[in-house]
Amino acid sequence: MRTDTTFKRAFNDMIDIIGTLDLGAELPSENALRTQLGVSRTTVRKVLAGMSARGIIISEAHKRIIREQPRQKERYPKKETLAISEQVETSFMEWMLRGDACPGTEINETELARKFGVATTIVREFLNRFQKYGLIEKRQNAGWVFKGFTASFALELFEIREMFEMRSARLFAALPDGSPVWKQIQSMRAAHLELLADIDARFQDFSELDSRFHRLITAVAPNRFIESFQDVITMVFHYHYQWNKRDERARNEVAIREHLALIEALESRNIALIDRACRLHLTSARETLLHSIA
Amino acid sequence: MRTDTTFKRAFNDMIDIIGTLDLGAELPSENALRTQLGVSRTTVRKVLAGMSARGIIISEAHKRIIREQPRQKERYPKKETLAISEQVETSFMEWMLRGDACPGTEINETELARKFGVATTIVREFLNRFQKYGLIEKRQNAGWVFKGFTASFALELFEIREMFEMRSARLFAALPDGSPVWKQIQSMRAAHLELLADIDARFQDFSELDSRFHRLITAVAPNRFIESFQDVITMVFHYHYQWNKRDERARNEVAIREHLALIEALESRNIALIDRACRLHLTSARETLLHSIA
DNA sequence: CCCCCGTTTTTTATACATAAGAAACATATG
DNA sequence: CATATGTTTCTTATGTATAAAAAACGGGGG
Repeated sequence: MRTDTTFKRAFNDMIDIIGTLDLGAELPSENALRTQLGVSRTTVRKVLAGMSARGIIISEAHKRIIREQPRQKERYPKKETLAISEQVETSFMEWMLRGDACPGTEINETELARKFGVATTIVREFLNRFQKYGLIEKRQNAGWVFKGFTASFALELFEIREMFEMRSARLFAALPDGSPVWKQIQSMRAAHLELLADIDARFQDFSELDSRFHRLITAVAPNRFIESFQDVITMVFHYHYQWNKRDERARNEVAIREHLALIEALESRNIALIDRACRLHLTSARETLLHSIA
Repeated sequence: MRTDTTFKRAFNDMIDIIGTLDLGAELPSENALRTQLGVSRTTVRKVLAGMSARGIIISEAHKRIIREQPRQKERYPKKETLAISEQVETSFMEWMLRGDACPGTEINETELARKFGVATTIVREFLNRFQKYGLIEKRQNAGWVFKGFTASFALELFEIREMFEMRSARLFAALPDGSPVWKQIQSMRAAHLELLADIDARFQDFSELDSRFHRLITAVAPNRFIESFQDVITMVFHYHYQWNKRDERARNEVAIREHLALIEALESRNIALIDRACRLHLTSARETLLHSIA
């Protein structure tokens, strides 16, 4: 009853690998492919069997030769490469952010399972994991309550975020000159400037850069609880702004400039400057989020 | 297949309720009992049926009379009143803290289920919830890795704890004189003094008082993420010290005195004093934990 | 002896089944 | 008609089943 999404994803990835090779070339060993694809050898063999069956490769004794380049239409559609649990996450977020749920709504496992067309087990597992985001709460022997994507959620989120980011930024600035992070922060600045130069076309790339930037700063003094909190932030921004595109370009441009200011402050090693730049950025991010919730 | 632990717990609680009433007295209505017992009316009726069957009460038309006081041995044993998921939690903690697991150990759902004598579903659900404590990590399509109850875990835990508690203590001190919390903190002080006076006999009561004290301070400015983190702390102390009783009395006495110092600092409203008392307490708690891990 | 591939065993992801418990509905009684 | 009990329906907690994926095992060739 398990779905074969791992296989399908690996199959698609294999198409890309073959694309980099010439006709008639020999494929790497199963073990090598296993590492490249990040799956077990069992799955590699299944993929290879599939490729053989389609005439893309020929399996000779102990080697596999590329016979023809796979067509793009052989790819499995994206949706079939997502585990059921991942699909449930998307469905749930959509349900939540589309506004089908207002604060206080009771969440019914059975009903969600029916609505999403999956087994209750999966919904249950998802809700248990999702609990850490602070948007739902469980009641003993009964269902869950949706607490709402509200202003107070945003405020509490940002209170913690501010504590964590200020802490990381200070530790960051205290690193010795020789540390490799100063190189990394410079390339980070370059990436920001590049994006800014082409902001009209590429403003949607910011979200990923944002996440990378904050993770770089946090990574200098790892703390599992802070990292876990970053997941919350990532989730919020990823999904929330996926359903709320208003002013996206302008919003991102402002954030990029704030990042640049923070980078400069970090390089100055001046605590007061850093605090100010950091707080400024977070305040503006918070206001933007609050604005979009209201 | 669901266990009837809810019923058994309610049954035991009902024995206590009947204990407060006289022979021949009439029991409260089903709805009233429902509220008192904190279960559904369905369960109340099942309990009443059980009491009838044992001759403890007599059900006449629309009323139930106490016929004889239930004997203590009618109680269900404690273990049967714990949901399977709760039992799994205990089993897992024991497995972990007894030292059967060293850092890096791979956790196998099937094996744990066999070892604990429960369904894999339950183990899976437990691990998913337990993830938030930062002690285990999931790997895609494979099992879990136990990261170890290590010194770095303790350090990371206390880094966050310090941020959160200092924040709450400062906000606490900023409350106006008229606020009811000042009354509450006074009775908190009284509770501490009482415990201290009888420390040799009651040192084990500290754990619960500790939790209540920290929650009182945190509660003045609620933040769901901080509250959720408190669960981590509670779990750590609850289970860890359950398996590590060394110096418990002395440890708790020191902590009580530190709490009293913090209470005094709070009442002084002097930020510098508060910071110092708070940090002192946390440092000592951290050292104690580190010491007991090594 | 180490890597490669074929085969077998074990584990995970997901579906489904069912008793216990909660909630909703219906009826009776003061 | 409001509140209490009797009855029915729906939901959750927990167990079992199974295909997919991972891991372990084993023989053969360089």
